[in-house]
Parts: sequence; structure tokens; C-alpha cells
Amino acid sequence: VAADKCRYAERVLDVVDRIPTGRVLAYGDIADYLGEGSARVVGHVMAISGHEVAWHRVLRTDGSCAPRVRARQVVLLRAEGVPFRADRADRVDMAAARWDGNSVK
DNA sequence: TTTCTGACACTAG
DNA sequence: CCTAGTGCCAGAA
Repeated sequence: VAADKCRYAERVLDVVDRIPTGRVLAYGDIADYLGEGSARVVGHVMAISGHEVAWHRVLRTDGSCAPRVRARQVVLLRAEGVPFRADRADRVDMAAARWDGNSVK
């Protein structure tokens, strides 16, 4: 059972690691992509083991970042070349930045 | 075991 | 655009 959790976390990290530069994914997207767990679990995985992956490429479905790390998130994303919305500089243009890994597979 | 809290999401006002 | 309430899974007190 513990192995399952470990595997799940590893899978999440793997997906995040596969996100190409300049591209992003949502917590819910990852959960849906894996077909297991929920957005909250994904967020927890990032919190505990996301320090080794491009956690800054993961954000909320609406393109906003978590208040806890918003500052770093914005900076890193801009550094990666992620398209931000003209309206709100604190949000990412999900329509263009969302990784197609879900569709391409 | 119960209760709270959290890098979330969705619906309603 | 914003806040409030509810559901979700998991970990800590």
C-alpha cells in the first residue's frame, strides 16, 4: 500500500519532469492524466517531493499560482518563457501554455 | 479516533 | 472581477 503511494508520487514527478520548458500543467490536469488521486494530492506530492522537479511549471487550472509560492512561480515561469496574460501579470495564459502531453501522449 | 489544515476545483452569489 | 461554501485526499495534532 505504501508502495502505491510512492509510485503515485513518482508518477506525478515524472509527468512534471516531462513538461517542456515554456509549457505548464494544472494540478487537476496531472491528476486526470494519471487517472488517479486528485488535484490536492498532486499539490501535496509537490509540497513534499516537488523540490527536485520543475514544480514552477505546475499551477491552478485557471492559470493562477498558489499564494504560497506565487512570487517564485511568476519569476520562474517568466524565465522559462511561459506566455502570461496581458490583463493579469500574475496569471499564465493556459490556452497557450498548457502542455499537450494530455492529447499527444 | 476525531478534527484541522493544506502548493486544489467547482458552483453560487 | 471578488468572496463563500462544499467536495476531494492525505498528513499532523
